Amino acid sequence: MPELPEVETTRRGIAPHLIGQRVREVRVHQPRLRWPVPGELAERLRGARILEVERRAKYLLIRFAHGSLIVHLGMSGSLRLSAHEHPRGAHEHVELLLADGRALRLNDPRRFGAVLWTDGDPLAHPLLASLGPEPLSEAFNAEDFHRASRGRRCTIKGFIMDGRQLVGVGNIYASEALFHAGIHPLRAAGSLSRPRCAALVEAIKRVLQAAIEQGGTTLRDFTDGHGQPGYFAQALQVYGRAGESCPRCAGTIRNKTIAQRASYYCPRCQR
DNA sequence: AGAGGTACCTGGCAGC
DNA sequence: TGCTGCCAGGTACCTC
Repeated sequence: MPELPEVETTRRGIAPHLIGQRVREVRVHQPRLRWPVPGELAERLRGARILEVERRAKYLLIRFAHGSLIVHLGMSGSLRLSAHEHPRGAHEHVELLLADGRALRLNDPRRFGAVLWTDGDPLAHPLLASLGPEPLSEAFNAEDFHRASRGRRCTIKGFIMDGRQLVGVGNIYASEALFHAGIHPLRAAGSLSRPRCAALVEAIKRVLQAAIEQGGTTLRDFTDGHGQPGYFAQALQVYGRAGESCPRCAGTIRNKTIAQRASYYCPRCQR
């Protein structure tokens, strides 16, 4: 489900309500997520104060003085703040009960998400340590992107979804960014000229930024930290629109599976 | 090193 | 109504 805009939307929604709060209790109802939820979380967090809620790639980092929670939403996860006494849903596997009477709950039907603990710097955690630059930072730029793609024969769609190159671009925004840049998803990454790399870098930044401003994309079940859907779905140009006419030319949008993932593009204006 | 496939899980939906 | 098969926003890990 969530790509960078959805995770950032979640972060912005919950951070103001979490920062400075103390954790009263942790309840783990289903520890079997992507990796087991650490059994000692409850003891570690009881009474601890949340200092900051940050995001790196699609991971949320909830910082405490003595360590950090690392949360990933996987394909179907969402975090939501609600009252303690609000009934817990069937897929709300982990909850942090806060001192102010609210609960932060992780809902994740498919359980591809993760809740991990690290005593040290979460950015140095093995899952995060070798990730590429944040797409909305200056560390993600045309010059470096062009250099990194030289000699690469994988598809450009696979390349921009590879977290070692840049983070945060998932299946929806990959199709959208390639459409905006006029680049065919099957093109070899190493075959893009420097100006086209620059156009793609700009398209990725624009699409992600616009999606954040709309609160993310809700296709089926994404909601922000307060249970509200995102509104970027209506701004999608190609994703999920196979058979419709291209917004830019007279072509028809196609759906083709690339690397086991549905890909949408206009074969006429994406080259 | 890089490319490609598999696996993890549940729910919703189309088609019969 | 109920069954089957397919699809889904991610990514670590395996083999070649």
